[in-house]
Amino acid sequence: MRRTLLGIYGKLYKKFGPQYWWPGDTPFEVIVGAILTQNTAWYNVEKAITNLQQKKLLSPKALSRSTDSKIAALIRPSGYYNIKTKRLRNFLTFLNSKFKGNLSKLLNERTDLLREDLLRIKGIGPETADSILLYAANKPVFVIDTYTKRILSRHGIAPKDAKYEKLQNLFMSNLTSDVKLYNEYHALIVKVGKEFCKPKPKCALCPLKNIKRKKG
DNA sequence: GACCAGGCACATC
DNA sequence: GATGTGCATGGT
Repeated sequence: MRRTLLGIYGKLYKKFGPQYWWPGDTPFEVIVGAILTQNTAWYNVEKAITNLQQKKLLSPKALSRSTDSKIAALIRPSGYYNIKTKRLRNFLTFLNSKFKGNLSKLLNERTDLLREDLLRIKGIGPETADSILLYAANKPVFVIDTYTKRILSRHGIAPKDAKYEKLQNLFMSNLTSDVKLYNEYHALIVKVGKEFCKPKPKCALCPLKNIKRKKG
């Protein structure tokens, strides 16, 4: 399995090169982006982030002081704007109550404790939590998303109904615990997913077209 | 116009 | 534990 997973990574990296993720300037921007991109195309998230930036709301303090209706209006392009406003608020409320708004303190928590904290926030599930862990806190945690599940099942590496934690464990138990590797690997999966592994696959030119499960 | 996008919570069985 | 549904904009 280790060989298979490294093989996939090698093919993707050779084809696409480094992705320079996360596409956000600060840890807080990464967190906001992680929440806004839930089931949403990134180009729509970018519009929302730009709106927040222009209003100088991309800091925990500034966003905490803003109102729900104002935030909702600004993040509107990213879709689900009412529920995402609540989710941002839930995160800020947690940050302010447990860490007095000090984001570094939160992100410097021990990895397992930080993950538990994030998962307790309503609106932050496993993928969002792990994206924050990896891309905002630089913790060696592998992120699983729709594309990861789809690619693994289509190549016979995992069943299509495999659980999140199961797939995450597949990567983390077979690859060395390395922030840089996990960062690049997930970004490359999203890249190949967007281009080739949509619900209607375009396998002809996909760099993974010859990848099959191998024993060992 | 249909389909899709870097999920999640909640209801129901 | 599995399955279904609401949430919503904007690009292809």
